[in-house]
Amino acid sequence: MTTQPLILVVEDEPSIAEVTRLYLQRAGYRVEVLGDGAAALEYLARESPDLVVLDLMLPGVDGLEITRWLRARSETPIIMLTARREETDRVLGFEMGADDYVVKPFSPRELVSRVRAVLRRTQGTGSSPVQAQRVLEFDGLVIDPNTRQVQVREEDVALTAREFDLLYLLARHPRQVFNRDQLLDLVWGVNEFIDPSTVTVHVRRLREKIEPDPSKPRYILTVWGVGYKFEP
Amino acid sequence: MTTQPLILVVEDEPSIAEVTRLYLQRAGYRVEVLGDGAAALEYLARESPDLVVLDLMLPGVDGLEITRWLRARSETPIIMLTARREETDRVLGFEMGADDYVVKPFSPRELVSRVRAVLRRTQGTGSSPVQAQRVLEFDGLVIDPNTRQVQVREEDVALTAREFDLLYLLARHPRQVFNRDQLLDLVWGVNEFIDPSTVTVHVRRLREKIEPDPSKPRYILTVWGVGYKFEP
DNA sequence: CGGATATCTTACAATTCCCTTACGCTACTT
DNA sequence: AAGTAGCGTAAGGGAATTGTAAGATATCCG
Repeated sequence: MTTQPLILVVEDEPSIAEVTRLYLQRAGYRVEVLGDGAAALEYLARESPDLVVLDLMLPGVDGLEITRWLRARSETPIIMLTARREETDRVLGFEMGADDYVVKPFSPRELVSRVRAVLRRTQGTGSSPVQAQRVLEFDGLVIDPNTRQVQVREEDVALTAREFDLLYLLARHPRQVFNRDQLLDLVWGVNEFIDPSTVTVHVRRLREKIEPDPSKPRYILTVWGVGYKFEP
Repeated sequence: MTTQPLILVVEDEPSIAEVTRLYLQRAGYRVEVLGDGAAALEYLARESPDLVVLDLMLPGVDGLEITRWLRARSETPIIMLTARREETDRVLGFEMGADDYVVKPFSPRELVSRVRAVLRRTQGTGSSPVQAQRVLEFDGLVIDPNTRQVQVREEDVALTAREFDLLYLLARHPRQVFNRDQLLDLVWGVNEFIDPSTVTVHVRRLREKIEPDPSKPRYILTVWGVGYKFEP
């Protein structure tokens, strides 16, 4: 909900890759796009995305090989893309351990919803569709991500969506310093086209609501020349 | 743990049956696969598997019939497979006593995780899968999932199927915030091809029926920028 | 102390999101 | 076969939120 899942897209056709990236980013995910299988393997050796969208037909190392490689060392969910609509492929894909299967040409909207579905299945606990997240409690501050409610000294305060996400991110990493660009990336899900000073304003509004004395913050502290951190 | 749970798979399509067997075995279960309903009934007459994975569309004896037969004499959990995502099937299936429901085409990994979930639920407590569900009571609101009736301050109100499902889901998780996509998934059972704003309209209709003042909701609250939650 | 840089604060405009209503479409009823 | 209830889509209006701009204030460093 706050730290965006990272999705690796392995697709050699530039136009499809671009559209896919666009839609996934718009849906709030972090996206890495790679054009060939060798690069994908290299990437996977050092990073662990939350999900892989994989074209079966690739130059060089082929999709099934990547699937085998991945399955051999992790549970990372895989959604396969393919131009062929033969049942044999589908079965083969599933058999190799794909979590879902999309046939080209596909609508980017559909892909996004499948990504969501697979992530929901794999991220949460399999049995209950509603996963409970941990409630954070500090000195006089309670943050409940399930209900998105915040209490300051027994008192409910109403935060907007952005304010809550911002506070929740900071509070989950006490004393960790984030600069404005990182916050834009992690809370807003973007790192371009938005003025970093926006973060400043949101911090201000947040302080107004949760700090006993907004001019002398107790929870959200300014780290001069760098950014902000949460003090528990 | 003494012996591995035994799972009966009733599925007439050979490729699907094979993949399913493969995955379940790899997950550590004993598996019996049968291709038609008559054979399944015969098998069930002399064996008692721990769980049955059942295709609804079968040649000969049909899936619902097997369900009825099973429910009449045991508590064996059932996971249904179906090619259709029709509302009637879904409702009928659950009504007959299925424990879970998987829509084809499905990923075998997903099926395995659902099998695990159902077994965890049923083996742990030995509770009956078709037992009466709990009636929910709030301030002036009574929700009876068994009769699917709802009362607002002693007064019966007639809800449509969707409205009831929506209300019941929200009310079972008080204060938990759901976004529109989650609701589509959990209430509609679909996560693609349906406009999320549909949820908005249904919430509106629901409020019209159960809220004293629909413009100032008391039970179903909007969480701006996120979704909705139930306030008990 | 004083300039430079970074942050704070406020007000305003743009945007996003939600509410509401109306309209076909489908499935079921009579 | 016509009528009806339920459902999903579309569109306009309005409200809450959010990003931006701009002046004020604080901090750093020479």
